[in-house]
Amino acid sequence: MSEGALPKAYEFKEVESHWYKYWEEQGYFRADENSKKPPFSIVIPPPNVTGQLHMGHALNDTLQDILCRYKRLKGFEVLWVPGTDHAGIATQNVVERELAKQGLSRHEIGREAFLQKVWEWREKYGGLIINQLKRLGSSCDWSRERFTMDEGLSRSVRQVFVSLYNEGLLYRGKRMINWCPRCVTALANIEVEAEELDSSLYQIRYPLVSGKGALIVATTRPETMLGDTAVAVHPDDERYKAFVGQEVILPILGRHIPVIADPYVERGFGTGALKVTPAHDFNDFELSRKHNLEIIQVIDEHGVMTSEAGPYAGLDRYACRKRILKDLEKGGFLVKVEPHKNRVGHCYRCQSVVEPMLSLQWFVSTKPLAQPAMEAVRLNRTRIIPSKWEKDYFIWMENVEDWCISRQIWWGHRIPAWYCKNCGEVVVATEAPTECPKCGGKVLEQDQDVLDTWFSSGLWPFSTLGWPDDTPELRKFYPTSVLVTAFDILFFWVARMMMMGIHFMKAVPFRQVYVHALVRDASGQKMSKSKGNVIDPLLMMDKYGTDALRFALTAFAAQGRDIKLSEDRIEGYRHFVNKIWNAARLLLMNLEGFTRIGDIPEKPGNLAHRWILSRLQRVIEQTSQSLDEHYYNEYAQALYQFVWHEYCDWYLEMLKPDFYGEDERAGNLARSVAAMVMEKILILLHPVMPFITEELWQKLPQTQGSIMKAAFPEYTPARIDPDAEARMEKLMDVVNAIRNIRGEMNVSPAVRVEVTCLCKDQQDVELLSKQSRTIEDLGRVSHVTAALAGQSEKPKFAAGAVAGNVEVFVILKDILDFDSEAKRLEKELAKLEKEFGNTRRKLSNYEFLDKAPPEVIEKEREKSERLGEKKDKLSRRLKLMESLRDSSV
RNA sequence: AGGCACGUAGCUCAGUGGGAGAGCGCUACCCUGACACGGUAGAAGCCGGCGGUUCAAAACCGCCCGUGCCUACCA
Repeated sequence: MSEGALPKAYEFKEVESHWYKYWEEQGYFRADENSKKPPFSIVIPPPNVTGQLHMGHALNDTLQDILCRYKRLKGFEVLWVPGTDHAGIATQNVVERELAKQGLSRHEIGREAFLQKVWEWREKYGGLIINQLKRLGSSCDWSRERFTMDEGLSRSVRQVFVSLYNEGLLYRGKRMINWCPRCVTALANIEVEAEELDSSLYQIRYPLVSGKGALIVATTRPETMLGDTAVAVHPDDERYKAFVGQEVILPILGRHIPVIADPYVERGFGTGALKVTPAHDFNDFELSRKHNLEIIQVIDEHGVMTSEAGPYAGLDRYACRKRILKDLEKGGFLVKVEPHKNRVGHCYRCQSVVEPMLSLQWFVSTKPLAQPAMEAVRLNRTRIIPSKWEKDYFIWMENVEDWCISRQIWWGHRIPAWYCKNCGEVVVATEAPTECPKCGGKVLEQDQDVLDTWFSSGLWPFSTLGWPDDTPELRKFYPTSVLVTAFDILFFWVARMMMMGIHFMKAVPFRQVYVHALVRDASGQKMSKSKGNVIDPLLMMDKYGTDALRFALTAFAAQGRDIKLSEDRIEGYRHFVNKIWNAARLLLMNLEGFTRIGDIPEKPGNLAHRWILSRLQRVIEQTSQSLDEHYYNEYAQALYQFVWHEYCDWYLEMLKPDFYGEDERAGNLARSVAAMVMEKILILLHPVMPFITEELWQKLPQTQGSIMKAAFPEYTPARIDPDAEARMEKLMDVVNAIRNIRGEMNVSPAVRVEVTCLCKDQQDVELLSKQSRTIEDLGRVSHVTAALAGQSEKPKFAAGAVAGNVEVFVILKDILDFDSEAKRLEKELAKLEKEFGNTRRKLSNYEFLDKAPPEVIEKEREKSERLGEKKDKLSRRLKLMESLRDSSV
């Protein structure tokens, strides 16, 4: 191998870190807010600071990076804002676990010291995921990295809170909310995950006070009976009409509670009698308001029974359930137990069973904010892609309930509300008040709670750009161009950003929302650590290279479908990366000593060049179109096909004689065109494979600077060359026919064969004569003869095939076995007969001729004719072979 | 229960009214001066089932079966 040539295989390790560092140092990721170029902006869905890069991130950030790099090449001023989310509950949990290892709790060390610990923790590990994003090649503007807890964003949060409060869109109230007894905090409804469980339905007897009989209620949560304050039946239920207005005795506790009638009760379920526990069930709470029932809380914020639970006080809710069941049974109150499936709410952070609880919390009135957010999508100010998600968006927005935003944890934005110790006045302000505006009292205490993390991430598209200040960044880059996200946070996050963005900026936060798939494992399961089915993107990058991983994810990112990823496929695309590397290697071996290559004529005389230039135009069109419309898989596939099966398999193979031959002019032209096409390929591939494309770009003699500064090729329809494409197709057909025969007849690749091509017209004779070298090289042919069909005899000792209207004969003088050739022809004919029959049937169908569009009929006619000719030729051939076989026996 | 997807080659998936496709895997032959992470050829599919619309259906409509997801106040 000559000096300076590339190694045989692509070694990605050093290449990746080297170029990433270079790009960063050169400031290529930095956006200029004063640029005159058209803006293109994306805010990253901020990963949790506690997080590790998983495949979901890898896909999400690859797609964003593709768009950013593509738009930069297209001449846009691109801003990709990166950052992380403080993930209140999740992060607090992590740090609490750390403390627990030292036998400490956050309450023992106190709020301030605990927050100190969290910041220390974030200092230590918060950069982890950022570095992993860099590893992936993400071209974020790191100079603008933000964190939801940093000062600027905290200021936005306070500003929004105060504004919404003053507008009456934010309030404090005592409501039923979802409560996680493990995290010891309120949750928003959306943060509760319903999960189907195999439970039991218990029937319990509640005797009438009158002593005349009893009501039997059905419940899945017997422990809540301690807080029952009524039994409800349907008003029209004949079975129970007489009971309404009477009282029953609550077993164990002996409390007397009324029997009420309400149409909410489902007569067909259980016994048709419903125990009512207003303090621990959403619907029971509603009933209690309607019927003025007492509310008795029997479970506390830790999931432990309160003193109201009498003998069960202090027991955990599940321990209590067991004890109560035992006691009920002992007392003869337990009538029946049957298995029952029900859906139970779990905390999305810790998976504990959530407890409905009456509690004083802060809420956002979402409905008034949801209206404009729906309107914006309806008017296409924001386009959701694929559009099927719009429906879900509307349904969610229409049914949105007030959003509980206060959390009883420490890590997060402290609620900017103060309570006057003197008069109880509530003061909501961006800065701590020094005195009570009502009574002048000097002692004010800030609310202990913090805000839901999604409250701050809901401001992300404008808080990161400097809001509430009027910054050049906001003016240049808001609204952002597109938000790329998975559907699982469509409501958590996207919906909130829409509401907040429109309300505070008077403009949508993004013009497009591209909703991509979830990455699942090869069997379609959601990847999760507990299932142990995660494919670690970092491991994949180590093993196969970042470009291969990115390409695999992109190739599988078909709209509207989840991605089932397996390692095989990542490995497969590493082979593609290697293929590109070797194509460049071939080129560079031939470009040695060249610092400049020649100019390229608009239409070079050589067919191979004309063809590849035409094909290049098509792939340029295809890639830009696919990227513009978010068809990432098509983008990847188009390039894969073009690079491997057109550029490498045919074009480069056809150029080899020029590269190695004596003809200097042909050699130079080949070098020029091949290198130019390679440059374009690298640019087209750069968005998805940033590393290898930069590495090769730097090695090509004619390129300057970084590929990041190159221009994306412009699609020029005038450069499409249908004539060259048609000729090339014919040539490929002929070569394929030869290869097919060789393969079928088991002719060793080492044996060169002679070929005769009989053509219908002079043009084809010329084409094939001119391209004889290609036919000889690619078909492993010693000599090819092309002639007009009538003027030359059909060789007898040859295997025949038909390529278009060219009859191809592979001369196999001594080795042709007439019998096996006859068999091969029979097989081929059988296929043809079937296809030909189909076309004939269509063409003899009167209705088809009558009703189908003329161009379809014409196409069918042509096809039929072509197949018919081919069939005739082959069957004549078959007859000849048969007669030769029979006479030679 | 309702809603939404999906069911195409052994596997993973494109295709969406007019000739069944790709990648991986498999079989055979080949280290042919970029690449064995390679080359060439090949085998392989009643496009889930049944009806309907149409000259024409893998694609459109209906029903059924199977799978997945989301939503809901039958406790």
